Amino acid sequence: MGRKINTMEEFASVSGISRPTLSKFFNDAQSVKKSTRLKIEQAIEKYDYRPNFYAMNQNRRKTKNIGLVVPNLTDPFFAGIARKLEELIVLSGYNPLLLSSHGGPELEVANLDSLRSIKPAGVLLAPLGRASNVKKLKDFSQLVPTVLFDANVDGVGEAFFGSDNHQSIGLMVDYLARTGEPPKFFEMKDPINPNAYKRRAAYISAMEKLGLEPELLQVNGDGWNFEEIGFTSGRQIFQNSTHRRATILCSNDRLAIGLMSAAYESGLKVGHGAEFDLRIAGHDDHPFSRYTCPSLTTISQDYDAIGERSVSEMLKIIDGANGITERTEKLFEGRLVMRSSA
Amino acid sequence: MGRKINTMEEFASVSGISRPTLSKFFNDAQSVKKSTRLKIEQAIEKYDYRPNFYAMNQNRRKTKNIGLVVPNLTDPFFAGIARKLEELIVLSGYNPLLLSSHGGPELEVANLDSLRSIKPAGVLLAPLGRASNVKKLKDFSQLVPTVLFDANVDGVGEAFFGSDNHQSIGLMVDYLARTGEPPKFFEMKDPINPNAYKRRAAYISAMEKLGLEPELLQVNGDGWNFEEIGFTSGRQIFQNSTHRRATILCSNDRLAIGLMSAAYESGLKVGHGAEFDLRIAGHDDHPFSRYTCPSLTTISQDYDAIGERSVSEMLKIIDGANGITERTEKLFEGRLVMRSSA
DNA sequence: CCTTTAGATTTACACGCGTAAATAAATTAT
DNA sequence: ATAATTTATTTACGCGTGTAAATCTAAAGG
Repeated sequence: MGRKINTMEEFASVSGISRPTLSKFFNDAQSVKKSTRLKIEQAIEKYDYRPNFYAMNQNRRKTKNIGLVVPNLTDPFFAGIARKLEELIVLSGYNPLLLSSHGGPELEVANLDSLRSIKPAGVLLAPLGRASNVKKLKDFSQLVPTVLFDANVDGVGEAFFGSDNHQSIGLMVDYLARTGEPPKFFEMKDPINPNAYKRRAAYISAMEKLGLEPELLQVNGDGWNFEEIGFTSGRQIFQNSTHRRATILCSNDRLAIGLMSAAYESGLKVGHGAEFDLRIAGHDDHPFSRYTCPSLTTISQDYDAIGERSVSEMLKIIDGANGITERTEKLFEGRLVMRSSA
Repeated sequence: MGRKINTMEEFASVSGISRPTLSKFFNDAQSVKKSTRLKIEQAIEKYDYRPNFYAMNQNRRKTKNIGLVVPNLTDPFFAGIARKLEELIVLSGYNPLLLSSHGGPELEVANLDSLRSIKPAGVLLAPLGRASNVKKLKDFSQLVPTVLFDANVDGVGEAFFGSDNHQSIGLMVDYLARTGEPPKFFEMKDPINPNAYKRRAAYISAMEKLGLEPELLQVNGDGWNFEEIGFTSGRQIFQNSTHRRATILCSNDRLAIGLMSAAYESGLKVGHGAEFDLRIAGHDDHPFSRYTCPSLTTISQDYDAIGERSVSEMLKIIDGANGITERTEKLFEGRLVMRSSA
């Protein structure tokens, strides 16, 4: 086995491959002939060599790092997406760098800042939305290729992929109206997420299309602790008996989870059918929505599609002989998940 | 404002500070005199300079990076801990690098591998536990300072900080036995998490201490989808009516969440008091356990203490003039959180 | 005031790899 | 087989910083 190989120079001499060729290989394994590739791979196996990460990236025109910024990793929804994206990035031969903004715009900016110093090939960003420091985001996206997902911010990044809230909320309203009381819409008065505004608008338009009167249940509260907000304001709402026998569509599953908890405490039975007091539905198909009591009827976002499209677009931009292209935007349709709560 | 400053050399000439001094400053701001520190900080502000990350780390004996590896970021419990630790690491002047093993031992090894190439000052590792490739972990921990948290693996790392399962489960068993039917213990037959074994043993010993007969409800299933396992095996259990009017202590909250969902579907009312069919308790104070229906009685681990201690021990090791010290282990006590389910 | 000393500067080299240009070797096409 | 083409090698320099040693400067102490 011999001594430990520490530099590419040493590795070149023991493997019998010249250093520049090795350098090419480590930048892109496909760029060398198959026979030499195999020889190199065997030598790597044998000597357990890997190039110095820092020296390697110092003079590269483009690193192989892709930043991945989500608004809040504590939210299992984003954790799931992040996982999916990480997987796709690794499969493409890049290495992901996961950062969470923990709900704070300062941290979002700080994350982009620390990413800048890492000179990433590109960044996949799910922005905080309304809370975001738009100017800083825009500045950043001019310096490094940026693709937005989940939430859109006008003029930031070269592409956006997200869910078609209009379609999905329309679908849900339609379903709820066909199967019982038409839904009221439960949301925060000043939501942080731009999707929330789209969903509100989609709800109103869907109701009007059906000739029904929209009714918004707007509650106070800020921050990202949606369950708590749903719970506390739900308790207040349910003291008022006018909302019994109602159908409530929540702007997202986390609000719905809090609301269901409040309904339970208020002695209201949630579910669809004659023997229940209340129907509650959500949006996002949160990992836990399957296990609420009762299980939550919701909308599943097509995050496989969003993830794949985001990453493939990113790679296209990185390889980019494209020059100045239009900012692409695409919305993917959601799927109705009928469970017990509505 | 002038042109953009790109190198430390340029920054040295415009700031009037010599390059070696700047280098010292960027390595440790406290290592230069206060007056020069202020001058440098003003210049940084003015010229928006920051050193090249890669060039900077290439020749440093120790980088300022600390790896942070958790078994599964999709689990909000670990997401929360990771967040806490990230915060502490940043506060200490280091930058965290968060990696998730997504429940897989291969990925755990891969994570450590990619950390190795980054030459971190240290690594905080919550190992998968039984599934872990112990040899690789041990090899790794010999190369880079490693502190374990959450789950212990014999002989790996220079310290371990976790929860005192014996104490916490004892506390819970005591509480449950005093207030109703003595608890049965619900768990996976072959759990992946080493804590699960400790909790099982703790349950048995706590029951025996009270002169009660331990009863284990061991269910099949593997992987990390605890809610699903709790749910499907819960359904089977509740078809059998012998478990009605029982008290069930779950090995962790996620199993409990699944189990409560199964109880709900089976028409069993969970809660403490005469009018309820079943009591269910968990362990961990999972972020969602507050919002289950009914809210879940559980044990809250002292993760503030665990986090702070893990990071401070890490820093001590990094600064380390310590030489060969004993492997430190410390368990922190859990707190009983009495809610509605038991 | 001089001495001591912590801290800054000057100088110079090292780090491990990227990359370019010229050349040589291997492969493929004719 | 020879020419054309692709791929690898040789050589050499550059990247932006860390760091060591010697020297100089300024603050602190008496």
